[in-house]
This record gives sequence, C-alpha cells and structure tokens, in this order.
Amino acid sequence: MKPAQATEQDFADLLARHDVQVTRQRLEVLRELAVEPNDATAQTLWKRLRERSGATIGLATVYRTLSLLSEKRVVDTLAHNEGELCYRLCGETHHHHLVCANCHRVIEIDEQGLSDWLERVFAKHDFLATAHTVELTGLCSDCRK
Amino acid sequence: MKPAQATEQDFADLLARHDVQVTRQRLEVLRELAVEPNDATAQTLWKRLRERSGATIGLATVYRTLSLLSEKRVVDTLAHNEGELCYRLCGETHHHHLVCANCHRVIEIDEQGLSDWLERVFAKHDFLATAHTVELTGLCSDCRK
DNA sequence: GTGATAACGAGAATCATTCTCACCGCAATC
DNA sequence: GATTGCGGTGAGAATGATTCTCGTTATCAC
Ligand SMILES: [Zn+2]
Ligand SMILES: [Zn+2]
Ligand SMILES: [Zn+2]
Ligand SMILES: [Zn+2]
Repeated sequence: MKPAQATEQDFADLLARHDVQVTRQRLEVLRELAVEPNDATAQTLWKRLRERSGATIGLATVYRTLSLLSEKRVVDTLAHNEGELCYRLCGETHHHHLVCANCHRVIEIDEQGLSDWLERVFAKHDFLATAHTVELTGLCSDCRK
Repeated sequence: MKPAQATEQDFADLLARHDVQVTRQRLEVLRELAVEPNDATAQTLWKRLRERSGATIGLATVYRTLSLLSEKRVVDTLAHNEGELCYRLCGETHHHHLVCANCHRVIEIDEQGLSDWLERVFAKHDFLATAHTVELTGLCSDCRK
C-alpha cells in the first residue's frame, strides 16, 4: 500500500476495508502520506496539500482525518518528535519503528523475539496486556559517514 | 531514594552527585516527587507544591527543574499521557515502565532479555543506537477484579 | 562582603491540537 | 425536481501544556 503508484481506487478500498467513509479530503491525505517515505506531522501534511494542488483543505480536517485513520488502524503514529505527533502509512501487520535521529529515516521492524519478552513481563507482574510502544532511535549508516 | 522518608540531605546529595546545583526549589520538587508512588505531571506537582506548604514556586521553575533533572538522569519521563509528560523519581539503573491503564500504577521493569533483542535489531540495520523507549500498558490485577 | 553567574517568579508568548458553528454534498424520501 | 437529514468540512477562535522574557534574587568562589 505504501507504493506511491497506488491508485485512487486502492485508497478508497483501504478506507472501506477499515470502515471509514470515503471523502475527497481523506483520499488526498492518504495520497500525500503515500508519497512520504518516512513520517510527517499534521502541520507538514497540511502545508504540502495546500501548496501541491492548491487544494482547499482545512487544518482541522487534516487533524480529524489523521486521528480517525489512526483510530481505525490505517496509519501509525510516532511520538519521537517531542511535542508533536508524526504519522505514517505503514504495513498492515503489527510492527515497531527504528528512526534515524538525524535524517528521520523510518524503518519498520517486525523481528521476532520481542513478543516473547513482552508476554513474560506482563505475566510476571500479573498485568493484562493492552498496549505497548517500542521506538528505537539511532544513527543510520549514511548519517555516520 | 524513592522512600518518602529520605532526608533533605539525601536529596542534596542526589543533586550534587548528578552535577546539579542545590536550590530550595529543586529540593522541594524532589521531595514532592518522592512521596508520589507513581508519576505526576509538571502541572500537578506545581499545584501540590503551592497547596501543601503554600510554597511560593513558579510554574516555569517546576518545568525548568524537571527538564534539568530529566536531562541529568535524576528523574524519568513517561509519555503515556498523550499531550503531556509525566515525571517519576526512579531507581538509578536503566529500566522501563509498566503502567496500569486504569489506576496509573507504575512498575519498574529491569528484566534481562530485551537488550539482546535491541542490539540485534540495531546491528541488523546498521544503526548506531542512541536511544530507545519501551512502555508497556496493561491492567493490573486489582483493576481486573 | 563583593561580583560573577545561575536560578527564580510572574506573566506574556508560542504552538500543536481541538472546538464551534455555519455551510456543503450526497443519499434517501417526498 | 424539490426536500430533508446528517456526517463532513473550513475558518477562525479557544485551549492548554510548555517555553520565553526580563527584572529580581539566591548561590558560590574569592
Ligand atoms: Zn509490538
Ligand atoms: Zn540518517
Ligand atoms: Zn532500555
Ligand atoms: Zn490498576
């Protein structure tokens, strides 16, 4: 779904599959997310949408859309930016993120091994697991040169 | 250090050990953190400090102090509150947090096993690790009854 | 003590996010 | 074809946590 060459129909299907009504604005937000290889803030996406196509879309609509899409598990939110959220159109299976502190490159992590550890910790403290966030930050090889 | 019966001298030592100058306000913030078993926001701590001893301490000072203490690794910050940070006076060794989504009980996690996984992931993608956040959320046994 | 420096307090400023509300688009109904 | 219902939208105001400013004050080495 990430590929930038996804068609409008692909996006409409994606929304429908997650019980989200299709609107022009929601499609535009998705299209903008799809061409972003890393992540982007609501503010950034809004500015791009305005500039790119002179599209008339409200800031509040961008926030509403992202928050809805996040709730419906269509996009992921990353919190590595301290003070504002970032959004990303990711793969559909559960994963975590590895972010370069310098160039903000985002890599999806789906390694095995973590879930065992998680399960053990929740069990040991007699907690019923409801959520977890794991965010890894580092310097990618390009940024170390 | 967490025990609420820590003396003023203990707090002064703690600050000195982390290269933080001792002031009345910083001691008051520490004392307030020490009697909080879980975590607290800057706003909350400020209100308590004002009410408790009618202490005259500025909100900006509470923010400055917490941010300094966090930078100097005297307190931990938790981000599970979406929109504001929580602070906690924790143990001095590296650990993570398990938080009850209902009663906000905080448990420090120092299980082994995670760091191996982390190292492997960073290495596999040729990243130089600089930081990581792991926050587990669940329901504690009391809150499931 | 004295002076240099760092910390404070109060209130203003910032800035991401959310709220309000009048208006619009679309679909089902008359 | 007009009407009505309703969720979605846009613009701007409101919110609220955090940071900044600046005149004042505490701290510390000498
Ligand atoms: Zn996971
Ligand atoms: Zn990089
Ligand atoms: Zn760790
Ligand atoms: Zn609980």
